[in-house]
Amino acid sequence: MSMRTSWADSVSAAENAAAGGGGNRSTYVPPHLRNRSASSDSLAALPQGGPDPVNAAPTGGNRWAGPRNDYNRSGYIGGSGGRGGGWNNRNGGWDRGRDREVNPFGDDDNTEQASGEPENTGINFDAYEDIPVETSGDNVPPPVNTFADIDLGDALNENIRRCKYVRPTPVQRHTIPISLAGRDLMACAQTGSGKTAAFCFPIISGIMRGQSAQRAPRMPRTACPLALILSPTRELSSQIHDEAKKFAYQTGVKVVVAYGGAPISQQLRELERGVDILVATPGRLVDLLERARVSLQMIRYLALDEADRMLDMGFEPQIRKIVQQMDMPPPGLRQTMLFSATFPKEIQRLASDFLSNYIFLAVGRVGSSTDLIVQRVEYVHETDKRSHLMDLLHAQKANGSHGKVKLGASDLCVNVNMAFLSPSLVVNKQALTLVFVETKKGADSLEYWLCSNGFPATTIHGDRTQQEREYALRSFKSGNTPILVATDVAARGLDIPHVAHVVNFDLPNDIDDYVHRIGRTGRAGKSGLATAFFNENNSSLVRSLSELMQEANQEVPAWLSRFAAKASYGGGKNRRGGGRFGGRDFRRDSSFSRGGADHYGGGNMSGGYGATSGYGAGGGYGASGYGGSYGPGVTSAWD
DNA sequence: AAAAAAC
Repeated sequence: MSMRTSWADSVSAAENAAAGGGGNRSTYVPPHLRNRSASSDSLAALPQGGPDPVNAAPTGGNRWAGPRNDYNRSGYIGGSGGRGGGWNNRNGGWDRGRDREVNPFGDDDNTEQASGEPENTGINFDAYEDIPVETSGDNVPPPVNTFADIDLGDALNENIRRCKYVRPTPVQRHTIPISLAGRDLMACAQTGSGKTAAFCFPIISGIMRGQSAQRAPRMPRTACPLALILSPTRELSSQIHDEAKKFAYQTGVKVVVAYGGAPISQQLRELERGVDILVATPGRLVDLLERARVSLQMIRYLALDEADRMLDMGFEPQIRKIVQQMDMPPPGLRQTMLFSATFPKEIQRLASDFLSNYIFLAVGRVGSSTDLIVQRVEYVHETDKRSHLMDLLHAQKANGSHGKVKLGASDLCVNVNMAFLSPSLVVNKQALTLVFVETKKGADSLEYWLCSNGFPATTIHGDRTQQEREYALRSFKSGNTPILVATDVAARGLDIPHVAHVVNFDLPNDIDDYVHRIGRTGRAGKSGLATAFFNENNSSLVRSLSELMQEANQEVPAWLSRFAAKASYGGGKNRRGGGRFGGRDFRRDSSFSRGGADHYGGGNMSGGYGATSGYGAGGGYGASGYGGSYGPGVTSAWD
């Protein structure tokens, strides 16, 4: 209840800080040196960790400054171990920190954006009020309210400001202090709520202030990153890399990405030039490990994005190999953070192998599907799907291509920021429609059919070349091709602004996949629409779907409820654990607790949820009196 | 049964 006040305070505090530091234009001060006051800068006091304020910009004019002076500590290990002694001596080795670092913000002239400029990357924070939060584990560090409450370091703070992140999102408020405290973490937070930054900030900050003294063994041509971030698709790794580069700009922390389908030579070159944070997909990383071009022995941070996917049947062996069978330090000697919007209990149990005395955190409602997404289910026979899709697209077009989707009586304006965009931008930022299908062949044929019928569509799936995939995504994002037909390759993590409508042309078999798919819209507090085509082929999903919709306060069609009621298989693997949260710590479930191996220090919940709804036969959760009980030493952010 | 992920 005091949240609004404290957030408002923090906003003005952040704005003052930003204005105070960047105000003087007469003398150029590199961004990473602004806001630096000798007394308050703990990073400057560290011996060798972060950028060196003295050497970084002796003339005050070198914007490529900000090198690390501990080049030998991490990343590429030069053959001779001496100054400039790397085999890759093109740049003299010693000055790799001075390599040209492309400005990811594109504001090289360092002028502030014109006032009145839209904040189209901003998060709609009002949408995140009353979000329930659950934590469990030993000694959970309390959440912070502002970025200023956390000492992330000046360079990182400057990048946060340039990203226009004024306030931390709920998952960031909870995650960052946990992570800075060095704790392992399993975090479950709704789609589009800022998870990437939540694990990137502490990693970058931790590397900046890390001790430099660690001696790395001699391993020519072997890169030794300090942090590893794994994700299940190439595009997602690429996206995380782009984000991380922004956050790490001029911090001296080097971020490199490696994934398949792209020439390995360039990735090798990047690795040779030094890497602190490696973002990768599993296959290419295993390749690099087997070639001994990467060693994991220096890993201090391991983050798995979409962690439940990374640990499901298809990926688990590769992940085990990377995490357990190569040279990565074991749990306890590294910090491990797992993130996803969904976390089935079976996967949680698998995941606990990788964790040490971890904290479980759940932020958000119902498997992370937010009520910002309007979910519709329509009964459509298999043979009618194409014409039905056509009807939807025509209706959308007729309603104005700029993001208004007719929703019965009320119009849902799906392009929230449109009013603030300059006219020239509005033209290009039309509402985008993402259509999910089951198979790669199905994607190709639907794309062809749409194009033949005058709808500009493209497609992304695993049978296309990486070039084609990336081109399709770009073309979709730009609005050039406002319809994208996709397989599950695009279901998770991709942050595509202006996706107004997600169509589940073919529903997935797993409710968690549905949650991730519809999460491509309604991001960053904006609203969105998700339409599903349902028929008898989807009966395995009907129960969990109707339950999910009820919990997200969605209108469940009567026919769907009837269908769900008569569906004979009551439980099945699609049943959720019976909680109203997307995640619940499996350690709190008695059927999972065996022996004393797990550390579990109690649980805490808070948030505005009412009477149990929809989970009549659920997991015996509502009755057990968790709500409102607070464990020792932990306070909720929402009370 | 499908999708993803290395060459």
